[in-house]
Amino acid sequence: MASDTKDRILDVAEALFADHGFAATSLRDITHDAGVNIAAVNYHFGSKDSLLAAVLERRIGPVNRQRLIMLDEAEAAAGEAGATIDALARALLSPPFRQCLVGERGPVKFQQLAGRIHAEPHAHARAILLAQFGEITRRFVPAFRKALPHLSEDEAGWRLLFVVGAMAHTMMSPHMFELCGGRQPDDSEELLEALVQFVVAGLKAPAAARTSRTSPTAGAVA
Amino acid sequence: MASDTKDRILDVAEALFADHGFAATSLRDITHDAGVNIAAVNYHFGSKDSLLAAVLERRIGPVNRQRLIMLDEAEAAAGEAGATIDALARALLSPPFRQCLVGERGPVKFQQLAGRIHAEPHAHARAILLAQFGEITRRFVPAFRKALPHLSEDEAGWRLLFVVGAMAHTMMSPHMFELCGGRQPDDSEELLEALVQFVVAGLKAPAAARTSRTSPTAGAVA
DNA sequence: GTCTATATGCGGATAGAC
DNA sequence: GTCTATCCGCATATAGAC
Repeated sequence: MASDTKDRILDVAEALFADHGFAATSLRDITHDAGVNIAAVNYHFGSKDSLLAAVLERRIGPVNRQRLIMLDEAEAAAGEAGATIDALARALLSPPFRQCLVGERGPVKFQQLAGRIHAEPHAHARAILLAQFGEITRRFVPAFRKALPHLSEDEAGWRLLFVVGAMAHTMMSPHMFELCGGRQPDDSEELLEALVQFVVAGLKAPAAARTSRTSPTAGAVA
Repeated sequence: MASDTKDRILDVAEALFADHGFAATSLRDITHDAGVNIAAVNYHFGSKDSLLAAVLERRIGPVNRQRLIMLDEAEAAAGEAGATIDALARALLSPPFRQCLVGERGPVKFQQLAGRIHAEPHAHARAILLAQFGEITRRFVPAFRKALPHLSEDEAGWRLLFVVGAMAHTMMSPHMFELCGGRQPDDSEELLEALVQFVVAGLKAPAAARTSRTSPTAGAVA
């Protein structure tokens, strides 16, 4: 069956891109693991680049739709006051974490891939991300700014960057847990709670004082 | 001169690995940009893998030494009480940011590379990181735990992961700034202050309540 | 839709002259 | 130490039979 082949390729590609990165994964690796012929990739997707696009789009779309649904709910519930930081953080972070509970084969690997792709230099990948995240940025940045009126525009943007960084890195487990000496959580939900707790507090922090006093030890290293 | 060739290769490799990733950068690209012969890489470094190791080690060593110096200072200044979160965060984050001010050609690119390499799946790269960060983890984790006694061992480890994620992502600018709609800072110091402010507040957050109530909209997406 | 066979180019690494 | 020339394997992509 055609769709079976196509889905098997997508699933295996997702897993291998997540494990080894895009450039280091060959179509031969993918088709071998999927048990399909090498020519099938080109028949169904046209090229390796297009395959990556298909892998990404299959998952990012639903996650981002869910984010916007939760954002709408949070804003509706809060009325004039605007959504709380906690609600905004959950709207942004919980959909990608939750998705790993949906299926059996793919989504858990996509969590890793999503984390990795944020750092991937591949032009196609970044273009896809940019396109898919356009609306997310457009909706979330003003919502965060409304909830964080004490921050300058720049600092609000940077804090969002910190949040995304913490999220992306966390989603790249297990590569990351060994670095920090932490235990891998049995429960994705537990890790999500810890992350939300962290970023909410970080977002609520007072604006940074512009003290650029240099540390006494700066430059003391060879 | 021999050392000139070697350094030029290191500088160019650092820049290209940072821009395109390890797997996507060929030795031909590197030697072309450096204006040296293709065979020079193998003569001076032995292999592409060893070149990567050399690129990483040249920068990580000094940064991590500086981190340990600042950690020692912070602990000495605080005495029995243990270092403050603020001092620990600065000891961890400021050396890699500061290094971008040291030279002209290389270090600014290394900031990007360091961010990227955290996400790179390449086995050699991760082994090098693990080796170089062994002592950092060994010293910083207990210090953070002492300063954060209200957290479980797991949660303290995870928060460190969040901190490293926010740092790594931030250091990968400019790739990242376009995603979040933020302005690129003119001053690295300004961005560092914002990051410290954010992570200190996040680290100090109360322990996460174990409420795993599922959101009403979970699973509502196609 | 699926396969085999193959075109074509780029990759890392090396041999050996200078 | 630096160069040219080359080995050899793997990469993506395609042509064309079934």
